Amino acid sequence: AVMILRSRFLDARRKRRNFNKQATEILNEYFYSHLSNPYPSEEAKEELAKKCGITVSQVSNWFGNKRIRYKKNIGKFQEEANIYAAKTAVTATN
Amino acid sequence: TVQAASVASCLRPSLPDGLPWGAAPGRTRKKRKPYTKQQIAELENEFLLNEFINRQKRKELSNRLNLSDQQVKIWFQNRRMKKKRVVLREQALALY
DNA sequence: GCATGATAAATGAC
DNA sequence: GTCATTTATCATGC
Repeated sequence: AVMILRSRFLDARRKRRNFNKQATEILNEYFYSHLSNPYPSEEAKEELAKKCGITVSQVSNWFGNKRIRYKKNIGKFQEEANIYAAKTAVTATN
Repeated sequence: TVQAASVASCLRPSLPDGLPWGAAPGRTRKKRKPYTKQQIAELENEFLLNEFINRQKRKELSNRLNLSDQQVKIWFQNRRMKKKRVVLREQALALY
């Protein structure tokens, strides 16, 4: 009984919170600007984690989910891809 | 101009060329199949006794739970990784 | 009702 | 063996 409660406490799915908008912006910018190889190195993960205010594991989870869900339905992310592609294009010209 | 071309390429996100970074896995991947609570219960019980299982006990367990011995082997590997995650999380939580 | 983050099976690099 | 992944599933947010 105690073990069950303990395991449920340690299961982070039961206290999941969405990331704030700024963190999602940063992650998406990196993803779509590295669409040909969206696999950040350990150092890049640490930097992203610091800038987003989340853990490295959460960064890995986000990219894992993003890669599979993007690949599985590219059309659904078309609009999103256009937005961040234009955003990176603007920053490149500035 | 070169810059305009660069911008234009950036504005073209959905490419037919852009990605085989998730391409052919060669062989077909086995679909993930969640284990039953009873299977997990027995596996957890054995994990408490020893985190590294013998071939002998692995044969017994796999036969009794209707799992392949490789599935049992993989389960123990993943279980050790899970324990490491939990320990690191508890440490991080204990700091505050 | 799906979107999203985390976890559970399964694979492969090393 | 570890460990970063892929994939399906789970639990939650809204």
